[in-house]
Amino acid sequence: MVTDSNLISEVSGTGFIPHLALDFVIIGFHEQELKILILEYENTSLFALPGGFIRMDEDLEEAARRVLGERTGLTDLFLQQFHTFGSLERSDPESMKAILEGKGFAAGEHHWLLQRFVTVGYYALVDFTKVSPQPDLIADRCGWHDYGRLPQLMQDHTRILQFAMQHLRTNLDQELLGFSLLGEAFTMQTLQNLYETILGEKLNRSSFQRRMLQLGLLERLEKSYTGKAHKAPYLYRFKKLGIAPASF
Amino acid sequence: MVTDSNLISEVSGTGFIPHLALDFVIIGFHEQELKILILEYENTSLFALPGGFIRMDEDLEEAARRVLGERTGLTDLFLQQFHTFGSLERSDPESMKAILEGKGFAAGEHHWLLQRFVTVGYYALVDFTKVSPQPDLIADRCGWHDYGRLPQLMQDHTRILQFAMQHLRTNLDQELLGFSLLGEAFTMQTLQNLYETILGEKLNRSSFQRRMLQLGLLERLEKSYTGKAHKAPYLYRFKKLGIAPASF
DNA sequence: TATTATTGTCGCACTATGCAACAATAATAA
DNA sequence: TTATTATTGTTGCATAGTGCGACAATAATA
Repeated sequence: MVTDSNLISEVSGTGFIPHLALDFVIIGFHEQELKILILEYENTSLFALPGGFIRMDEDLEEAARRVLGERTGLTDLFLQQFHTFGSLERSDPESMKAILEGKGFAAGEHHWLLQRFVTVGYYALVDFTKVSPQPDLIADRCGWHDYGRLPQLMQDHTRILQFAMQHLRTNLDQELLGFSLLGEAFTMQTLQNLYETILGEKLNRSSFQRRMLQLGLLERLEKSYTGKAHKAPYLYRFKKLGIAPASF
Repeated sequence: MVTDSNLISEVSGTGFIPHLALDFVIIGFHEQELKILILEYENTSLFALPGGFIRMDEDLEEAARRVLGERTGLTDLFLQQFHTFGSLERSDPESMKAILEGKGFAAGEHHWLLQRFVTVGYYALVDFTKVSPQPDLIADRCGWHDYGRLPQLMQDHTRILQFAMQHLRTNLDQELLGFSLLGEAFTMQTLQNLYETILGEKLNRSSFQRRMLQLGLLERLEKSYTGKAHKAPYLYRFKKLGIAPASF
């Protein structure tokens, strides 16, 4: 949905709150690996977290959902604000200027993107298979990278990413319900793998299973016959908790 | 430290990041009550959380410490960023205009303070007895209010305050070391009262004492003879943990 | 010296969790 | 058909944390 007016305003800054940005750590899970959505600027070989700006007439949260939608093609995602970053060392006008000029935009000394920015950090948990990554107007590519093998990111984006992961780790149980990281149905082993990947440590199988089941958030479905020579695991999904569960 | 240039810039907005503010929930504890530092605007009878702005050449965190210092007279306080608020409904230009005009400032339609603001929320835990509250340039008073009997606050400041309290409740144990809420030395009962006040629930005395001592963060000092007809309690203080404690 | 109120501590029950063991079972091999 | 193999669901046991009640210690007063 890139219109001319979008293009003009994103590059000129018209209609956006100046000096204030959004940055996103968009997290997926695929083949036992955490994946992070990263932008690439071809001419400079720079990598960055997806980001965006807030329109003057737009709620912060609304802006976050809009930008997230623009990068992933998805709406209604689990989205969590975790920290706002405002160090002066954040800005890196040289790199930004190179990126802009590489894309053919005139980047005078006072181009609005070259100014100092404070940025509000969000992370999103998404279903890897449902996302269709879209670069923004000044990026050349937008794609998944393995969390364990990320390229060096521009500015303080690595720090932002680490903050996000730390926040996610400490809130993992509370945010279980927002887990869009897995498909509709999954086995206990897949869930445990996800936990272990996020936490960065091995968990005990029986304890993990017991704890997950005791939370009362999982619904057991049919068995999943994988064709392997052993007992077939059950599939689970997260219960849709409309209202508080009846106590009888 | 109010200089003319301060006054001019705070009222005109010169040198500050536009549309971006800081708001503070400054929390004290005195006579078994949580206290919140609140600003009052005389002519409008409006109440507000202390706030401030970020200079263009100043780190976000640095700005927060500067503003906090201006309101409390203290530096080196425990300061925690907890959320950034950016709803469009935040702004309330009518009230702000009335406040400015009441203080004799010309508040044209486009005065910078009347514009839309996103605000970064911080809370600080302070030693009630050490703070000397100072109003800012457009407030008439700055003083402590009981948490249980707060006046209605302008804009979304009540919501900001509730976010801060919720964050504090869920992170109480982790933030124990930053506790400047109590004086240098305190009894276990005082600490428990503080916990109960923040959490809003009664705790079991012996369990609480055991848990606090097991954390290994408290140092037992001499007894405190209160003059009452019963056993005298020990005083405690938080250990200064320079480096990780030796394991031998 | 007895009384009173509060404190520091301990024991017991209950819960949560790490760890190991065991039976169940889906596919394959004999 | 039967044995084998790998993985799963479940249970038992040891350990740690916590709610709750009880008890001795003790500072001031009667």
